[in-house]
Amino acid sequence: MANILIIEDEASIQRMIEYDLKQLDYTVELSSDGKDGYNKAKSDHYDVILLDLMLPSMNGLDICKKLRNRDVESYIIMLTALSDEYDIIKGFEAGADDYMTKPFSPRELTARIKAGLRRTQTFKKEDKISYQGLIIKPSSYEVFKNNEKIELTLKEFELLLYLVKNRGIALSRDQLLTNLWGFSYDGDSRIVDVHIFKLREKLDKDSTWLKTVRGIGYKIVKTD
Amino acid sequence: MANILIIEDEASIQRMIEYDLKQLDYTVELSSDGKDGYNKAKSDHYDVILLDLMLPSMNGLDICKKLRNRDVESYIIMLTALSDEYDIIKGFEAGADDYMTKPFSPRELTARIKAGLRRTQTFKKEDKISYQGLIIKPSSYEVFKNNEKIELTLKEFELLLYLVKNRGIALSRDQLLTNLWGFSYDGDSRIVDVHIFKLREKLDKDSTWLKTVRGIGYKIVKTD
DNA sequence: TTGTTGTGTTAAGATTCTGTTAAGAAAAAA
DNA sequence: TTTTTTCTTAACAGAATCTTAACACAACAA
Repeated sequence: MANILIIEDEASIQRMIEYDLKQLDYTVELSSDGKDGYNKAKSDHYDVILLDLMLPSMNGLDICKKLRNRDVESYIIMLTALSDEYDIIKGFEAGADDYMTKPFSPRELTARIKAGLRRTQTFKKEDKISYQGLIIKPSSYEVFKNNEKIELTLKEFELLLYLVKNRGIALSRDQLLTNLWGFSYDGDSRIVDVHIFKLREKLDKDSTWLKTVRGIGYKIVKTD
Repeated sequence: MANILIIEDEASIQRMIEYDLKQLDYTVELSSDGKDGYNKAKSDHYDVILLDLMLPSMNGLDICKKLRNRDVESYIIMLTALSDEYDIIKGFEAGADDYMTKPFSPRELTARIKAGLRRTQTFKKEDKISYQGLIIKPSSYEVFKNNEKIELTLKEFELLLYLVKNRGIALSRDQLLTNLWGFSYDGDSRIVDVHIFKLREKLDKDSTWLKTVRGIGYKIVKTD
């Protein structure tokens, strides 16, 4: 689901956070030491990093700065007893996304973690994509419209998925062909129109959201 | 630089924040009313929204939820006197990115705003060009005038986009033709006039910003 | 002022683009 | 293999858009 790294030397706090997060099905890793934590973090495969400021061997601010210098984009939440305005600002200047002072509410922490994940998780692989009344399941190649299963052929499915993933963007026939049929496809680009027609027939008879962009191609409107 | 919307009904706080942010060269807009604030915010052209929770006409939590449902991706910081764990969690569940309780340190607020901008600006790349009350979205081929969608044909859209991108510069018909119709176009150059006329009809009836440069061609006046 | 040139505006005709259908080709299943 | 399903092509009609041509008016120069 999501990977979280906790760099914190107080064992009691470590355990408390770890427990809460595991309850929520996150994958949690621990580090009690600054250097060790930094080495783990720089791999950039954590979605969220909880970072204490006062640590053995390397302090939290430096860790944060160095990570940002390496383009690590994990969502970093600083956790510290330092509640001075000055310290807080230093924390943000070092590149933190959020800052919590101890003692803190565990629930608030998890709420802040979730908020951070919401922001970073754009490239998270979805198992289910919702759009209007539709549910698309890429792994099983199924589509439901108002909870009723709709049978689509493979090309129809791929086309729908691609359009929904790129909702709000007008996609040219050529773009669709190279992305869905492969760059070497050299047939008639109007094959796209035929599939669009089929999709509309099955899912959007009135073209309320699967729109034609005349002269360009097609797009799915962003919901409001 | 960055656009910030403040939805807050306490004038004193409004002014304080506004002052600080303007010092930092941010573009600031204010709203003291829930519905009004919501209407402004849903245009999604603010990078950060500071949102009070207790507001006239529509409460902050609902505003936040509705904005997220509309895919508004602004970085939302809730500002409120409610410091209860329960309220904070409600705030995050509604889709907030951050939550500050009053009274707060102005410096901390700006630090948090900067942190939010750092994040949104790296990820957000939905292209959008604003001019006067217009919003032009090249990726979806859409144009909005005061948040109302205006239907343009492809040529009209391309012409508008080109003019706006080159605002302040008088463009000859030949320039427009070679750039928008292609260098091999050999029709009547007055085709441009017809499209300009259509654009004015739809967007600028009084020619307040889409000007004729007699003997040359057309230009859009520069306002910033 | 008058003539000349350039632009605004309109409408009709030409052209391009898309929706739709059906039939043959290709691929998958039986 | 045969049967079934899916994909692709081709064609046509209708719609949307673009272009031309014409006229009236405005701006400018002499």
